[in-house]
Amino acid sequence: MPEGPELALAGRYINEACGGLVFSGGAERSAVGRGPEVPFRSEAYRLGAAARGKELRLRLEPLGPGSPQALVFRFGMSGGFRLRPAASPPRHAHLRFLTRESPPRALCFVDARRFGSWRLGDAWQPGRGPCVLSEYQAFRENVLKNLDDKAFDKPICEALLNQKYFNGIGNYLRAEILYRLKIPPFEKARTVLEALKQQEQERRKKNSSLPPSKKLKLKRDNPDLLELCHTVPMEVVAAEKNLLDPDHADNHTAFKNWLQCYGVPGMSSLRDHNGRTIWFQGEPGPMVPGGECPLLPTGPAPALGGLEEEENHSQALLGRQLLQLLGALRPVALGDVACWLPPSTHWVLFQACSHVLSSPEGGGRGEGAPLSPSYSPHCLNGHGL
DNA sequence: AGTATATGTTTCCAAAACCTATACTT
Repeated sequence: MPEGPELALAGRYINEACGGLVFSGGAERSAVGRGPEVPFRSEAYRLGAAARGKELRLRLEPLGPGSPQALVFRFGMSGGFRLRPAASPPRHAHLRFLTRESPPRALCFVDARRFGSWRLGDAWQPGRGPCVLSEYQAFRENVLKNLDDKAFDKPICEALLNQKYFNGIGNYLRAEILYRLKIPPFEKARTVLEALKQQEQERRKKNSSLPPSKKLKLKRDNPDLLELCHTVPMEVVAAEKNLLDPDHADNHTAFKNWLQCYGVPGMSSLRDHNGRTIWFQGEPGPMVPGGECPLLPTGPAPALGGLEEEENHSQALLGRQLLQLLGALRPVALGDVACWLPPSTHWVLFQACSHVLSSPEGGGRGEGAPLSPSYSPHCLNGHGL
């Protein structure tokens, strides 16, 4: 489960479930755990946790003599913490801290795949950037000050997994974040972020006369990509905080229901240059690996009439059919429609869409609906659509 | 039974390697 939100929730879980407990003894390590033995023993100590991006720091604080010990965990693909009866620990518990209760319980680091690990000491891994959840301002500045880094030569969907800049973002979050703005995942990262920087300056100029409350509302209603890197994971934390125990049966359901794009029927998916699956809707963007076509949406195809076969649609006819489409479907991006049609029709499609959007028949959906206002100009101009 | 997939990172500069569990196909 582990991306930034799961680490943040694990930290909260430890502090809430273990904050009032006294632990005793040493840390029991399994034979195959991916981390060092922990040189710590204490008759009575407390545990406290803090998360930063995809790392979690655990502090062992002796109540009597002895010096504290810190550990920094990464969860890999399957890591997490659970407080269980010491007599019946979960499978794949690789590090255990026993309480002084009778019968004792154990806080267990559980990790079936063992891609997770821990290190001794309280230092965060060098080279990981500020946390998207807990250090938003520093995170934002770190990205915008370093746009000349070659990390931003890559497609935005791949840059978003770079923990030097996006500490806490993982595969499901990148899909959900890009989906909110309908940014093509294989648009170049620098292009997207330079546009954002410019937009930020223009907005600041334009809004400087507004009262602070209006400014705040504008910001809330039109979040940019970097803001979404904070607010989208915050949504996950909020959605799951009443289900803090990672074993809770409803947890998975709540999370699945929250997802709008990742693994959702009807969305497209592709492998990125690292072989990871990126889920998205609409255009893949120019840096798509091998220039492959996106997989067709997995849901039922919308009825297109004769739209896809004929070459000589008049603009008016296409416009009418698009109106029907836009009315029949849930908020639709231009790219969604385009991916059902041969590329030879894309230019006409764009013309027709412009016509539909600028007409009153646009049905009130012209505002923000097929294309997100923060991205549309580039999306349309940059891809010959 | 075998295959493909998975919320991550490292080692090296792309693709394999590290692992287990689960769902789905012969």
